[in-house]
Amino acid sequence: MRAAIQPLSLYCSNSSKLMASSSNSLMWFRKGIRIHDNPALEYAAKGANFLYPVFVIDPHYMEPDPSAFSPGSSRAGLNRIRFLLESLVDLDLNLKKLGSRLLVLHGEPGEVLIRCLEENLASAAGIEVFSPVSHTLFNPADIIQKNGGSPPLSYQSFLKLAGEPSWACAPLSTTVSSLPPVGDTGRSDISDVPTIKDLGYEDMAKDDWTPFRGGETEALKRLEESMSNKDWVAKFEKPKGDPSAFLKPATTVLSPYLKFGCLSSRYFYQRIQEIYNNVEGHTSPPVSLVGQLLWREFFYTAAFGTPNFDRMKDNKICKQIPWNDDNELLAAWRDARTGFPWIDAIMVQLRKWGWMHHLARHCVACFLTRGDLFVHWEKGRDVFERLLIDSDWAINNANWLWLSCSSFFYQYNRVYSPITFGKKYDPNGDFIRHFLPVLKDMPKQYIYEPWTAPLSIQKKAKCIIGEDYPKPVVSHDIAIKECRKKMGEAYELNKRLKGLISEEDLENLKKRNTEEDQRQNAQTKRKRQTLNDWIQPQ
DNA sequence: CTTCTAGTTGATGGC
DNA sequence: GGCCATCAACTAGAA
Repeated sequence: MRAAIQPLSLYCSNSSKLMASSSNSLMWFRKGIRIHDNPALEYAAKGANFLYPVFVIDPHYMEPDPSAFSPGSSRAGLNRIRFLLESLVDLDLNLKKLGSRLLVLHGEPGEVLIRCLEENLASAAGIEVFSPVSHTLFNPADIIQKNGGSPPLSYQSFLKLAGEPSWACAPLSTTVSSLPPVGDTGRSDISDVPTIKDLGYEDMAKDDWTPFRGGETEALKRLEESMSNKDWVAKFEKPKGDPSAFLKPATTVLSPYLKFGCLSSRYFYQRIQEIYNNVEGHTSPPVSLVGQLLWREFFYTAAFGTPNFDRMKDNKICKQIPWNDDNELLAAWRDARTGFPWIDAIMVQLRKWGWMHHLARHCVACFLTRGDLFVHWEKGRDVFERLLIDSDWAINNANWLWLSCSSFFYQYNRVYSPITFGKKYDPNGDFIRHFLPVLKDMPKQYIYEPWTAPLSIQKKAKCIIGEDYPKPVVSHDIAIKECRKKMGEAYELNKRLKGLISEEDLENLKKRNTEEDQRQNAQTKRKRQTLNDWIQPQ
């Protein structure tokens, strides 16, 4: 028997219990909700008489949580849960076309899988586990090793270390043409893919659904649409994109499909390379389309190699900054009532679409943290993590570290203006009018600063500031000065602290760290030793 | 060890 | 509208 667990495993992948004459395979889908370029699926199907394709729904992540600030579970907003279910329905359909189907199990994955193995495949004496790296282009552990044990902290040094992926010119796993049948499913509590209602949710009004549908089929369709415009692909420059474009977004919007693995990042990479090879010239990392995939790799590597990556405390690449704990300001930001239409419109787009342009994310993240409100980046991270349909633990945390000038990026004087930044792209304020209809009749000269409109204009636009739409929670001019001052002081303190440590306590600290490391090694390092064990679930 | 360079994506004002 | 210097000044990594 074989259990090809893709792309994540509870077990180590270097199993010695290989059974050459195996005939039953269990394919555990976690990420990688796709058929194409799926080495684990291909491996599981090869030579198997029966194949059990399984997805486990963990109630811990999927149960409705009424206490959360938006509909959804404790971990994910309803838009992302729906996106996942759509992806599973599509996977089931695609499996059926190949003579198989998806078996959905419910419960804590470890327990459920062991029960499933016992009930259905118990006759086998040994289990071979195969859990290949296929969610990312590189294995972060390799990059870290090349760099002497620590992850590179700049994109350029990452590029140098990474080089070309080993499979760049080789054919990827081909799409399988047929799959072994599903065997006897015994007495397991196997179900079809549940609906939102099956999971206990009252679904949102369809107007509030994200416009992006989940699934591999949709992912490949979207990829083809982007790739069909070769000129656009070749000339792609991320920073030149328009964050206010919403009828036709300025990027591919393939991130949610990469997040769930509905689209293979390697297949995406090869498709872009193919175009590069057939055009005159093309852009390069960091701004190019391939450069975007490499950002993902860079952040996965940093996250994989940095203990406590998702917090300020005990995170050695994170600046220690005395962020405030103002729940009022946080709630105003989260609920799109800061009084800055550009910021609030983006936050509405986040809630409704689960997706915003990269630069739009920059604007609201900067505003919440070092730019205006000085609220802790972890709080903003939590809101993004819940609401984004593409939220990815490594990438989300990395970008919050970046935008708050806590790591990777340190030029805290460069602050996005919540008033003028959006205006450059969208002087008429169409983006604001769309996501904040209360402001749809505000004249364009006031749309980014409606509090400056004379009362007569506000009345005419049927939008009284302070009643129909909030007054700004802070004065940007004052807030930016205070924030810069606090950032300067915090940086100064971090520097002094570093100096102090190196003079007096370095030896003690080193000793303590070594001891701690050894303790941690014994306890947790075994669990984290493969990338697959580390990637966070849905 | 110190010094130097370059860094995905700021805002402003002058030309 | 695009380009440039200026603002004040950061860090990682290379030299």
